Amino acid sequence: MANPLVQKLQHRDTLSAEEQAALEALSLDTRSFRVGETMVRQDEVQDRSTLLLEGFAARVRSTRSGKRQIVAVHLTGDFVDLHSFVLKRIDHSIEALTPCRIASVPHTALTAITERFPHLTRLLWLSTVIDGAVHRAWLAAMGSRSAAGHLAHFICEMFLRLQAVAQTEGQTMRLPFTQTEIGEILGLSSVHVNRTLQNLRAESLLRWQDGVITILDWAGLQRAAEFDPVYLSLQKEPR
Amino acid sequence: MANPLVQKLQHRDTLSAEEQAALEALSLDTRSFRVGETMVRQDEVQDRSTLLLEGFAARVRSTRSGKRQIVAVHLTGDFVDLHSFVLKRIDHSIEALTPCRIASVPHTALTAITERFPHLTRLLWLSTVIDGAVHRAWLAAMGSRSAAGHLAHFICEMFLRLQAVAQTEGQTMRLPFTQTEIGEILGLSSVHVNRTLQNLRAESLLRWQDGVITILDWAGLQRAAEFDPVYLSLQKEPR
DNA sequence: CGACATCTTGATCTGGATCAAGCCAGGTGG
DNA sequence: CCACCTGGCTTGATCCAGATCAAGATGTCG
Repeated sequence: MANPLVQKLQHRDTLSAEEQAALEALSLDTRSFRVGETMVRQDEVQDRSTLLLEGFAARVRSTRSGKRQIVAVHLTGDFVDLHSFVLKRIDHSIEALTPCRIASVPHTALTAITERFPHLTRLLWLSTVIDGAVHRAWLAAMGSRSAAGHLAHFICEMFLRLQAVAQTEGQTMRLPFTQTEIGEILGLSSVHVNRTLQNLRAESLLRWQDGVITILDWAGLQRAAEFDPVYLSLQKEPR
Repeated sequence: MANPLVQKLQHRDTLSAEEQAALEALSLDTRSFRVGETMVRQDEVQDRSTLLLEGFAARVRSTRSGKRQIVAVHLTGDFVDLHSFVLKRIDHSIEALTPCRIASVPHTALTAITERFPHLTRLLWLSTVIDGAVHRAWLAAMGSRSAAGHLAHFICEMFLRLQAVAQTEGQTMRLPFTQTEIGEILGLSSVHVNRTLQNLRAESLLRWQDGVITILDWAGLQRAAEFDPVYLSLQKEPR
């Protein structure tokens, strides 16, 4: 099976054979996590980064007062904490939302890439920058949209991101999150997530059963979300 | 006068003489903008990035429905849209909140740096990654704090960031934003910003007059904000 | 079978939005 | 020099989206 990171980067620019080989060589040391397990702990200094090969993971910021905010959701092919390569100390923890398989990549290997493959370095840099673009889209959605718009926006985003790694089938995707988790993503209570979801269902925009979402009306959902996919950078450009 | 970008990066790691020279060479083509002017326009393909030499700038995402959300605030020394170097197409516009002086850096010059200075490349990468960390702190503040906590958090952040480029005096800083702009940053109405501000004043946490803020009780403000500065990475580490 | 998590529904409360006015300072033009 | 206008700040009144509290319903797993 093709390395999902290679697959993902190929959406954004063309990789040479040597660059692909260099990436493949990163994914040797694999590990697994169960649901709810913490993969990386907040505020600790890191010397490795986590490449998600399978499953869903979340980046969670928790305050002393116990409030949890999910600041990012990651899926197959995402280099979840590539930013820790330059950041060293990380401002959130990473938790498995579903069973996860990862490759653990030592920062020394990444440093070696930056010394030998400038173009590949720019593409890895790009991944962290796209994470930032997603953060901004979330900020805009959280700051200026209604609960329904915000939820719709999240669903649109997840659909396109899953599609890019071939994890959708037609208009259907598996999104096995609890409504409490959705609440932690959107900054809403789980009760309100439930009711908002029912509204979207009532407007025949989507079906959501047992963690499987079917989008019934993409145009309508996109309109409700004011969703504009440019920020996901799903286009090839020379970088 | 020292290049403010050099000054800023020196907070995070040590720069060699050649690296400093390479950065100085970037800041040749300078321009000025007046209050309210758009420096970079949403969705256009970029071939230059903007280094802010003086003034305050905001990254603004606007939806078709006219709602504005400020997703980042930048100050002296910030490489405002360095991310456009790898992203090419940018998901927000950049506007001058005060009169601004900038250096406009062609992406070709940055590509040259990535080919010749791997360590400096990692430090530039770091700047974009810190932007992401700030986005996450904002997400957490917006999603899980009250208006007062969120506002206090923003003030704490701005204070430390301004301090890092020597733009504070004792407990005082110039933050010449209107309450409407603060509202666009926090996702609140300007009316509510006004009232929230009065609460912070009433609790003797700060003074705010004519765009000059004096922090009267840093510990109290930090507590109200649940502010933890790690995410700003104001420490030297080998990167 | 019981225990626990998740989803659902109802009732009530509240933080912040919205609408509307008045106030003040600075800038402009006659 | 004054009249006016504009943009920002402030205050009051009312409204509503979403929080919180509470309790069932459903499902799953040991």
